Amino acid sequence: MRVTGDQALVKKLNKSIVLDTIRRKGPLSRTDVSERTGLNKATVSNLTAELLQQKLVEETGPGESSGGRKPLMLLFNEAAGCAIGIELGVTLVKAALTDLKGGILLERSTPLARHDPESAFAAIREVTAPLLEAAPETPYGLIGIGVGVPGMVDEAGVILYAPNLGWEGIDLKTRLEAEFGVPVVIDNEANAGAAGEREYGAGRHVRHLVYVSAGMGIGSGMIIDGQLYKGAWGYAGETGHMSIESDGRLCSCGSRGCWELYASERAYAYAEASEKNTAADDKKSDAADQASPLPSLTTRELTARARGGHEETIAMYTEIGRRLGIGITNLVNGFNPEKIVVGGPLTEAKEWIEPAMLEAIAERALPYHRRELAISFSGLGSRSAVLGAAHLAVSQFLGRVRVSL
Amino acid sequence: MRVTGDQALVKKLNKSIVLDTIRRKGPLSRTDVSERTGLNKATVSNLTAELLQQKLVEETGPGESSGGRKPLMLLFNEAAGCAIGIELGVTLVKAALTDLKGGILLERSTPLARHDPESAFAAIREVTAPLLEAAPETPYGLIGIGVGVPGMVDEAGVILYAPNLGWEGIDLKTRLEAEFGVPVVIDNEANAGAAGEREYGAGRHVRHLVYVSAGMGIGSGMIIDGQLYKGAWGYAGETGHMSIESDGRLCSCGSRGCWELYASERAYAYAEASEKNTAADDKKSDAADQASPLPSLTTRELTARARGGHEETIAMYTEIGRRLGIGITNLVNGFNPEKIVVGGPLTEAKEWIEPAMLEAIAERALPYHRRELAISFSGLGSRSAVLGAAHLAVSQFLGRVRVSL
DNA sequence: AAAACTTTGTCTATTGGATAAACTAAGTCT
DNA sequence: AGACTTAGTTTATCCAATAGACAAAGTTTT
Repeated sequence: MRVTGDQALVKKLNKSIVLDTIRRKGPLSRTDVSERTGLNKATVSNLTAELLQQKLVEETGPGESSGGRKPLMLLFNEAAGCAIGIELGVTLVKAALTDLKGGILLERSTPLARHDPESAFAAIREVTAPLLEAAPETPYGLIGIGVGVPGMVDEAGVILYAPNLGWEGIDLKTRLEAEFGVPVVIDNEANAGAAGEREYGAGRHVRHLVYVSAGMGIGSGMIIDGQLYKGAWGYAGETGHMSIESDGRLCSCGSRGCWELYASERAYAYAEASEKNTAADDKKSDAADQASPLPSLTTRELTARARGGHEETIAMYTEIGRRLGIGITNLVNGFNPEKIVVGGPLTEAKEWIEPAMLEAIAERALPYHRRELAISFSGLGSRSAVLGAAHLAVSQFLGRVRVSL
Repeated sequence: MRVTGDQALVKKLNKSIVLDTIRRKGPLSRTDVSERTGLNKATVSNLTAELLQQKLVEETGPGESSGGRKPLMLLFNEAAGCAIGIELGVTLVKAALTDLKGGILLERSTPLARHDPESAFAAIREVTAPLLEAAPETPYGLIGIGVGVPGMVDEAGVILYAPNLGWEGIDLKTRLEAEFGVPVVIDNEANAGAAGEREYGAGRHVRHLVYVSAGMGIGSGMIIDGQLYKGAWGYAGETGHMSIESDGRLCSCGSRGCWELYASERAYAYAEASEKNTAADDKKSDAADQASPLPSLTTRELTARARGGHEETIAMYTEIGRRLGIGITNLVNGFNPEKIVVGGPLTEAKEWIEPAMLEAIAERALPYHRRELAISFSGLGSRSAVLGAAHLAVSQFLGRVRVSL
């Protein structure tokens, strides 16, 4: 959006700076805010007065004196409204009611048996109904709904392509806005997860973050300079289809050697096939002839086996970890993020995956990256995407102005 | 850099908008600028008056009347100063003196025989001397020097690691600023190339661009939202070390299957090895035991062979093209750029590379990317990096303020 | 050729937000 | 009790953008 400068912009920018400072670093006095931001004390006072009136900020009483008058501490009022975050999974729809700081007030989930849009809408209604009912009386009420979906989403909130749901061109945003009467943000599940981890999880205060979500596929959410990067048309982050074997396993996307065939739950299918057919080479087994076969066992079942000491399963997870590390190294070398956060259902097997993954990265990443890169697993567990989706709604509600010189 | 809003910022922003509009869309009347930018006529008049005084803009006389008073046309004054762009290659140092619009006033180059820093400085002195002498009398004189180097550069302009030169931790910026007494910008060669293509070449008006530079290695310059993306510590874009064969050829970086071993001039070495040892598998040949062997033949020699109809060479280029396409697909799936521009010395073999490359991308990229993605070869030929480097200096000189809501 | 209209660019008064500095309020230290 | 500190507000000033009036310089109509 093209913007020119005027006083209104200045005010919006500074107000956003003040609110953000209080939100992230609070409780703070007006003087603290002035010193941290470089804004004049009077400016901070004026803007704070408006934020107080808007109920976005509260005075929580006097703080400690440092040899003079006691400061009046300011705190972000997370109870000024609430948001709903939804993760529309392939088998499960999860939703959480949160305050403006990502605190969970209530959670619900329901299995998703059928994948037609109407069944999904019904599931969404089902999980959100108790949340809507439980929503407390607040100045702003429900400020919006965020949804993370397993597919590519364009800038208008239309789900362009969600192979695991069999959806193409579903205008979820318009539909939900009509139904709930509040602003709705739709984004990819990995993007939502990235937003969640960056705001409330393992990626706090990180400017350049890549969140890798591994489940029945792999998706990445990339945060560049504190903002979700969505690419030219909103479908950045399809790293699951990065080829790590030029002439490897055939993928349903039409390509070969896609990362997710080796480092997501999809890899189980190939392990199953080679177990049935131990002597045979990968390329000769049934699985290899078929594009992206689906596994018959779940992560829950396989981690149970691994815990029981089943060697083949442990070896399989070691290999998945190694392949995860190989793909992550590719992302690191290309992107130079400050931190990588790994999340998604596959992380239940973290115990067996992590060592091999870290080893692969340590061996393969360029030395300068290796030295400064931080890697961790999700800090929010299975809630990354729901919390991130809720945050997307909050973030849109609060607004944000950014200037770069 | 943290910025708060005040009137000075507003003015800087609007002035930058006006200058940019005139620079890109000129000649324009004040009214045109007002309409295009949304700024008030009076504001445009005031800012224009300052730009005229600063000699950055010129009045070029009356334009066509459209039924009223004739407009006074405004044009960016590219002759207000000049810049020098330098490409420090492994075997060649190139430099160009340009005006503020990237017009080349004079070019020089000199071979680089030895790689120690002092030899490189001497070469830089040698190529720039005639340019400095030829620099015309202008209001601002030489406004700065930009340098593209084959390695990783941090934010302070220190060359952290340039394997092909054997450099580590060379503070080129400070050194050159002391020598020339003007601001110096140092960046990776691929980043400079990306800037050049985006400003003056095949990537004009593209918001999200990836420039792939293929020569003795592969590097990428990524432009996100019109700005070079440098990653957390400035070393984004090392895509040459993206693994496209998890357990493939051993690379000097310590990893395996790095893209540049298959799709840059380095691939020649493996072709040479397998020619000597036709029956042997890649993994058993000499070349495979050694990390990143260097080829004995140059692109010039090999393209001559290919032109002569030498089948093995043509097959090799076809394979290089296919591998280029595989890596580019990975970038496309992850980044979703609007356009990919391929440049660098390897593009001399475009004729044999391009079909296989395009075919691989068409087969392998996700359908939604495929549909909208534009791919082209460098529009500036071997001048991408020099012109880009010069532009980096110009861009820093002119300054730029950006606001996003 | 005069009158009416159009377009360009400047001038003027107004608005609104940031700021420095003075000031008031409310504490601590000796 | 008096001196000193720190927090937050008030006041006068500055400055850039803006709308709208206006002057300048053209074209079109009568």
